[in-house]
Amino acid sequence: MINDFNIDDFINNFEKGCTRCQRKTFTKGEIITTYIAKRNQVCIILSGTADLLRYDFNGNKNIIEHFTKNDIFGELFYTISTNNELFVQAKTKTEVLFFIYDDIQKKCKKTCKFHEELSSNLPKLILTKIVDLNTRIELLTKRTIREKLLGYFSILSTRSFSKTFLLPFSLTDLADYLSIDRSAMMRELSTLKEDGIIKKVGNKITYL
Amino acid sequence: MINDFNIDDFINNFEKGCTRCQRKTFTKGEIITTYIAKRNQVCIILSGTADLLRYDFNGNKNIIEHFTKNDIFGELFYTISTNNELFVQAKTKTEVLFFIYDDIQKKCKKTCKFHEELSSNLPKLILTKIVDLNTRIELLTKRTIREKLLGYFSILSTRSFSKTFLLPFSLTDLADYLSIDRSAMMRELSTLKEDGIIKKVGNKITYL
DNA sequence: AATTAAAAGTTGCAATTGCAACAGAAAATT
DNA sequence: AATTTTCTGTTGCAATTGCAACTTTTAATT
Repeated sequence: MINDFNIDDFINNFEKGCTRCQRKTFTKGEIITTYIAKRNQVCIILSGTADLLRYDFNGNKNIIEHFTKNDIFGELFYTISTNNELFVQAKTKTEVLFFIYDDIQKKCKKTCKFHEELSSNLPKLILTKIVDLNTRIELLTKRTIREKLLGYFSILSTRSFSKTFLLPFSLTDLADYLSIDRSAMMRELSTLKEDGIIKKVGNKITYL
Repeated sequence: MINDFNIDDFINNFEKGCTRCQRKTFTKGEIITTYIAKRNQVCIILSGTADLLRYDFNGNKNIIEHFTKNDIFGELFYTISTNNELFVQAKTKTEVLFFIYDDIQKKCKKTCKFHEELSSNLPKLILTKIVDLNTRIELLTKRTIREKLLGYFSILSTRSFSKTFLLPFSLTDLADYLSIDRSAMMRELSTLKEDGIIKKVGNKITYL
């Protein structure tokens, strides 16, 4: 339904040039953008992975969001008025599309197919983002680690139409995504295995 | 910035009629909509308050979201594939605007001003929703009750340009919004008062 | 290929948090 | 105005969870 457009076509069409968008490639560790200035910049990941990070007043690193292909982000989605400096950092080699939110409704000087597609698909990307955010809230509001894990496994299981599925990121990142202590999560995973509720081989889970 | 349009004008203009939208009034306790069927229905609260609710397998009532004036909701934002039945219930007398997401980009037969305004302001409403969801995630990811409370107070304080502000909902609802036990939250509020970090008179908080 | 860094896995212990079960205050309903 | 319901506030206790501090395994880098 919502994800019925192919971002790879985007990339190919972009080669024809668009006067409203930019495309950049980042290597691991590079800063893609910051959320400090208000400039209504929108970013879409074309390939690779990136994290939205913050260093809190204790100097601890917090991973606020993980971004992968098709994910959309930018400071206009995140105007929580805090004095924390947020920034997005490439986790791997990452290609990103940049544009200014208000610009995209305007016509592109070259009236390229790419620009039209982006303009028409932007609402879908944004809806997908909302669904993702609601999914995360759904999991975060669960009261116990067990419920969070099983809730997440249930979603992955449904999405893959199978009781067996791969975790899309590392266990360390999973703990961060669910906002729980990693060691406590490992402990609960062990209990779930003991109780025969899940099977786990590497990052392959079977939810029985 | 984002909230620079007046929804009250919406309501007035609606009187002229729009062939794409419906407006309904609900009394306390009435079901506004359900998230069971996939129909791309969008709802906007014109006045009043409502909650997105679910009864879990134990029969416990969960308040997933609180909606107030200007809030936008609908099952298209919430396609988490679970077998739980979600529904929105009016908490007070509530006026709601209904339309089908895809319809709103089409022209209205009466080409009313209302329809145009809604169409042009929909992206802003949606951006505001994303900001709200990110705000909630920001708070939910905090590890302790104290951090959650102070994070929330900090946001309210910044929004009201004052160290003193009113809680927008009851303490019972606040505990639910932050997904913490109410009694544990009350305990932490007492500690915050003892430590001289906040002052509290009724639902008026001063964050020192 | 060797070294370094990151991730996975474990465990003891302390502390926070949730739960249950109250009483009193406030609000809503009849 | 009286009654019912909801909300606020408090406390003991048990259980979950976070923290610290490791080792082992896997992945990445030089």
